[in-house]
Amino acid sequence: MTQGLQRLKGDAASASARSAAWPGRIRIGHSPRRILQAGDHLFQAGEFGTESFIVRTGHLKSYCVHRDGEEQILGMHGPGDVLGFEALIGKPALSSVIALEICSIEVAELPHVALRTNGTESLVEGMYREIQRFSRLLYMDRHPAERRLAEFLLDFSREEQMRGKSPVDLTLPLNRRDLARFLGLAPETLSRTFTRYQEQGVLSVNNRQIHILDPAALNEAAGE
Amino acid sequence: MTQGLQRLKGDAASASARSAAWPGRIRIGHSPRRILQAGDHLFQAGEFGTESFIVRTGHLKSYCVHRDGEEQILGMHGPGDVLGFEALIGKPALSSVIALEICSIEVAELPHVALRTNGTESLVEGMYREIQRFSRLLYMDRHPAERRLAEFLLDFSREEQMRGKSPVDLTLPLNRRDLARFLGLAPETLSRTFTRYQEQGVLSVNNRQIHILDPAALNEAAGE
DNA sequence: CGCTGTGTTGACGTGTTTCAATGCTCGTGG
DNA sequence: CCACGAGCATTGAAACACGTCAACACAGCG
Repeated sequence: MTQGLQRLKGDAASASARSAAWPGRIRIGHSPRRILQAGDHLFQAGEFGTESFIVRTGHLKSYCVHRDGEEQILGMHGPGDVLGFEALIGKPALSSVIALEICSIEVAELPHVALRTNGTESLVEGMYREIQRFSRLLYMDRHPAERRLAEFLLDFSREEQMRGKSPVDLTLPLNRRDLARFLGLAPETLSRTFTRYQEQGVLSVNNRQIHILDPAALNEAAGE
Repeated sequence: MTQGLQRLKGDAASASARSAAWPGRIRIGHSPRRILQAGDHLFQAGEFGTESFIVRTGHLKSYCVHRDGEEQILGMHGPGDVLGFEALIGKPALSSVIALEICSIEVAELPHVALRTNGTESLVEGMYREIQRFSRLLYMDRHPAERRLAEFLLDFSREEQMRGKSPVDLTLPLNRRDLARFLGLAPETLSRTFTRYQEQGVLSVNNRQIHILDPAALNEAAGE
């Protein structure tokens, strides 16, 4: 989601519909759904999944833990995002995905044959966007904290707007620690950056409630 | 975005016409090749390509320049690597790719139909690896310089070994400036890191000629 | 020979991390 | 209803790594 929007055209979703019996399944229309509570995993890194997913409501984060135990936040995902394309090519998941709040997830149990159908377009496009997203993350990572935060907030703002929400009145799905890890900062640095923006009248910050008071200044800080 | 889809359909149509005689696989041996001199571009970011490529000999680098003019090195590519998968989905290339030395490139003028064939696997797998690679880059970017260099050298060493070359006697395809940019460091910092390793007897450095004297120490520095 | 590009080395400033302490929020149980 | 504790967020001070600026070394090459 954040600078990610791996959004589908809906073809892939409808391509599924052959459902296995598993607990918690809910059928709306023809697509099976899964409800996740905050803290539930959609899948874990290394797992060989058989299904891909589309987020319907709620937010999730993807992350992976490295040999040294460090946890890396790779992305936030909201309504419309596609997750778990690795299942389509029989590869282990590259990251773990966990719900940050109550989520409704549409299951796209794509048969391997999906590779030969229209569903592919979405698959390859989804991967394309993922690469785009990482490239952007990499770019962000090489800028000072103020800019990183500015870019993140603007991205998030844009996405919220596209989802019909307010672009200036944000509720972050991540807590400080996770957001810091996502941006590649120490939590303290992130906190200081928030307060600096607040002192400058650019933001109004209250825990995860962020108001963008001066979008122009944010754009400026993000390098246009 | 809509343009992309339209284009995709167009490609599919024209492709299926000429692909009657083309059985899905990417054929090795019969495929057209392209020779690149050092400094030649294979393609540029933003271009809508119609072909994908496989490196046969030589090394290339992929990079992109951002709005602010900063150049970001995204990767090095050697024999066996697949490039330009964006062409398959009618998307603009995400990065520019330029030859670092004389290269022989196999052209895989993939019809859109290739998506339905075995040939796809290598390309989707290539994208999968690309995501994996970026994920790793991101991870590297958040570690101190010594560790970044250690990880890079070990990665490169492994790749050279897989290609049948010596794993301890390396010739870097990148100059200092590019390598620094690849690792997200200032050239000076990279240089200092090299000399520090040299003083410790871990490496023997002579411009782009690197000898790994103490692999264990490098592994240690890379966090195992 | 002097030029230009590239790599190295030193001194310095600064943004970020780290460590430690304090405040805040919220859920739990008395 | 309030008190308490646990986790989260903030703040401050000090150490550090890295980037920047500048000078210099060394190569290839006109």
